[in-house]
Amino acid sequence: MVISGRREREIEEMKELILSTAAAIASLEGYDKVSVRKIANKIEYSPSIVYHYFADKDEIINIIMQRGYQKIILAIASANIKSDSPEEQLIEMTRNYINAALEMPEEYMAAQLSKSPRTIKQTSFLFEGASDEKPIIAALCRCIKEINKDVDLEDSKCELISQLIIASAMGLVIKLIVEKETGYEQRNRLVECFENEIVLKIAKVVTNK
Amino acid sequence: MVISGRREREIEEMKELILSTAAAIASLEGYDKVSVRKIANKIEYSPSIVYHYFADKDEIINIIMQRGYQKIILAIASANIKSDSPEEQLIEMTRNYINAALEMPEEYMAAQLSKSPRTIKQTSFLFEGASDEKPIIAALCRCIKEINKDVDLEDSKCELISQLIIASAMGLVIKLIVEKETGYEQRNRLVECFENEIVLKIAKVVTNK
Amino acid sequence: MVISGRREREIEEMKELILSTAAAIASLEGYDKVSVRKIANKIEYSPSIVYHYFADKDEIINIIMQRGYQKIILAIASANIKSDSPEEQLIEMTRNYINAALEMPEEYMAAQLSKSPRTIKQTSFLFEGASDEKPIIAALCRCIKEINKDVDLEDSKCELISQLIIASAMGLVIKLIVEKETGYEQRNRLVECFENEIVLKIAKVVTNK
Amino acid sequence: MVISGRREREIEEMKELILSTAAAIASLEGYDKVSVRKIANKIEYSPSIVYHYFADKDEIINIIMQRGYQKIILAIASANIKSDSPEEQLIEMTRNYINAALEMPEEYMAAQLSKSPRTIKQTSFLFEGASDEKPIIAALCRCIKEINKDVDLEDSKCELISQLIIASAMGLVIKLIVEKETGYEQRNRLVECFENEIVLKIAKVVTNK
DNA sequence: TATGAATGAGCGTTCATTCAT
DNA sequence: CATGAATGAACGCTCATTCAT
Repeated sequence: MVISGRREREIEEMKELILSTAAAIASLEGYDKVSVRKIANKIEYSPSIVYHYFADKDEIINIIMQRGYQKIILAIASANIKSDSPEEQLIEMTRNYINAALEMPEEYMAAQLSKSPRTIKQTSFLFEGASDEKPIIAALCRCIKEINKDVDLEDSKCELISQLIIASAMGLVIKLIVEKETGYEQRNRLVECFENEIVLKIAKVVTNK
Repeated sequence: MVISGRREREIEEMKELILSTAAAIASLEGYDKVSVRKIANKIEYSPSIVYHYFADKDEIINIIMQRGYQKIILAIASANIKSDSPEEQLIEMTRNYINAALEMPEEYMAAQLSKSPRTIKQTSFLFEGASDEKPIIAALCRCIKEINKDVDLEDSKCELISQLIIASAMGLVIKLIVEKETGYEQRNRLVECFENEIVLKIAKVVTNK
Repeated sequence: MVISGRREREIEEMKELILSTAAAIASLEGYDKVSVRKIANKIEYSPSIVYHYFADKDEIINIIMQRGYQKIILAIASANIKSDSPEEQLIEMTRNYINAALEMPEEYMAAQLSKSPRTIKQTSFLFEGASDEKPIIAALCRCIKEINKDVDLEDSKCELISQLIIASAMGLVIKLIVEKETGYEQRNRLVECFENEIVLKIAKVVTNK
Repeated sequence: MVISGRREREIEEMKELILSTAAAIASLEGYDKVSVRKIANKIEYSPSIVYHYFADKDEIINIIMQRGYQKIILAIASANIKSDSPEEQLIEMTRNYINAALEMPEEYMAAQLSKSPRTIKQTSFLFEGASDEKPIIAALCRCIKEINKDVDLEDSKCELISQLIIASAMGLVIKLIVEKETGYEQRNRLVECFENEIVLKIAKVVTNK
C-alpha cells in the first residue's frame, strides 16, 4: 500500500480540519455549543461527511478536549527546568503550569471542568496514588521532598501537598480566566505572588516543635 | 395606580415561584438543563407565562446564578466565628467557605464559572480593591493583618493574599466537585490539610531577614 | 370550565387531523413509512406541532394501529347474527370477519402483523385462555360447542379449533390482500368455499368411533 | 470476449457474497434492517461496490426474498414423503411446510408478505391454475384427489381446497411468528391439531347426499 | 393575567446513491 | 474492478420564543 501515502495524508488533513474547526467553535462559544452542523457549515461540507471521519460527535469532543489538555501537559513538560535548587524548580514548574494554562484558556477550562469519564481519567489528580500516575504530581512531589529533606516527610503527605498546590494554581488560573477584565497589573501581581511566595510557603512543611 | 399593592405582591410571588423552580432544576440537573418548558411544567403553568415575568431565559438563569452565590455568601456570613485567635478564625472561615460551597456544588460552580457580566459583578474578587467591596476578602484581610501584626504588612499585600486564599480554596472545591468519584477519606484528607495547614502557611508572611 | 367546550373540540379536531393523515399515509405507503415530517407536510403545519398533541410518534402509530383493528372488531361485532342454527351462525361470523378485514386491508394487515407489544395485546388470539378474553374466539367457541353438542367436547379443544379457524381466515385474507391481482371471480370462489364449506368442516369434530 | 470465463465466475461469486450477506442480515435483524452499508461492512468492501453488481438496494432485497422462499420450497420438496396412504401424505406435507416456514420465519414472512411483483410471481398460489404451476399445490391436489377418489371431484375444486389449505397453514404460521411469546406447549397443541385433524377435515369433501 | 397554538431553528444521526479516480 | 469522498434528504425530537385571544 504505497499509494496510500497521499490518501492517508488527505484523510489526516480532513480530520484535522474538522477537529480544528470544532476546537475553534469550542474556544469561542464553549464546548457544549459545538455541533456537527456548525462544523459542517464552517468547513462548507455537508453534515454527513463528518461521519466519514468520526464515529460520532462524542469522539470529536473527546479528542479536542484531550488534545487541549495534552497541549497544556506538553507545554509544561517541554519547559525545561534549569535550576538546581528545589525551591527554584518548584517556582519554575508552577510558572510553567500557570503560563501554559493561561495561554490556552478555553482548552484548559474545558479539560479541567469536563465531567466526561474519559476526560476525567486524563485530568484528575486528586486521587490517592496520583503521584505514581500523574507526572506533574510526581515532579512536584520530588521537589517537595527535597525541600523538606531535613524533615522525615511521608510520601502520602508529600502527595497531598502537591495535589493542593496544583488545585490552588488551578483555582487562580480559572478565576483569572473567568474574570477576564482584571487589569494586566493586577493579574501580574497575583500570579507573581502565588508563584514566588505562596507556593513555597505551601511546600515548606512546618514542624510543631 | 393605587391598585398596585396586592398586584405587586402577587407579581413578586409569581416571579419567586418561577425562580425557585428554575433553581431547583438547576440544582438537580445542572444549570444548562434548565429549560422554560421544564419550569412551566413544574409550576403547572404554560411556558408562555414565563415571558410575562422575565424577558427571556437568560434573565432567569442570571438571577438564579447570582442567588445561588448569595446563598453561599450568606451561609459563610451567618456562620458565626467564635474563636478569638486570628489563626483559628482564619481556619474557621475557610472551613465555612469550603463547606458552604460543597453543599451546593451546582450553584457554586455555575456562579463561579459564569462569564455573564451580571454574575461576574457578584462573584469576582480578584480585582484591586476587592477588600473594600467583598466582605469575605475583607474578613480574610482582617485576620491576615492580625496574624502578621508583628510585621508591617501593606494593605494591598494583605488583599493579595486573601484573594489567593479564596482562589486556592475555590480550586480545591471545584476539583473536588469535578472529580466526584474521589473517595470520602481522600476528600477529607485534602480538605483538612488545606484548612488546617495550607491556609495558615499562606497567611503567614515570611520576612527575608 | 364551560369555555373549554369549543377548545376541546378544536383539540380533538386537530388530533383527528393528525391521526387521519397518519392513517392515510400508513394506508398508502405502509405503517413504517409514516413519519412526523410527512404528516406535518400534508397538514401544512410545522413538524413540531405534532408534539403538542401527541407525546411522540409511537403514540400516533399505536393509536392508528389500534383504531384500525378496532374498526374491524367493530365491524364484526356490529354485524348482527340473525340465524338460529349454529352452523349458519358460524358461517355468518366468518363472512363478517373476512368482509370487514378485506374492506380495510391496510389496517388489518398492519394490526395483525405488528409486533409492537401494545398492538399484540389487542390482536393476539393464539394464547391459552383466549376464549375468556377475546370476544371473537368466545363467540366461535359457543358455536362450535353447539355444533358438537352430541359429543362431549372439552373447552380447551373448542378454543383450539376456534383459534385455528380465525388463523386460517387470517391466512386467506392476508394472501388475498397481498395477491391483489387475483381476479374477482377467483377471489369469490375462494372466499365462498372457505366460508361455506371449510369452516364447517373444521368446526365439526370427528369421532374415531 | 474470450476472457469472460473466469471473469464471469468471479462476478457471480461477488454477487453471491453480497446476496448471502444481505440474506444473513435479513435473517437476523429483519428484512427492513438490511442496508447497503451493513452489507458492505460485513464483506469488507466499500458500499459503492454493491452498485457494480446490482442496480439498487431493491434488486438485492427482491432477490433474497425470492431465494428465501426458494429455500422453504426446497425444504418442503426435499422432505421425502414415505407414507402410502394419501391421508398420511397430506399430513406429512403440511408438517413439512409448517416446519420449514417456522424454521426461517424472517424469510417466510418477508416472502409471503412482499408486494413486489417479482416476489409475488414466486409466492402467489391463489390464482386459477396454480395447480399447474406451483408444485406444492399440485402435490396437495394429488393427495386430495386420492383421498376423495370415491367422489367425482372436479380438478378446479381440488385446486381450490389445496389453495385454502396452504392459505390456512400460512395464517397459522404467520400468527405463530407474530405472537412469538406464545408458550411452547400451546404452539405444539395448535400445530398438531392443525396438522393431524384440521387438514384432513378440510381435505375430505362432504357430499350432501 | 394567562393560555396554548404555532413556528423555526436546531440537534445528532442514518441512508441510498453518485462520481471522479 | 473497486474505492472512498461526498451529498442530500430524511428521520425523531427539543427548545426558546411569539402572538392572538
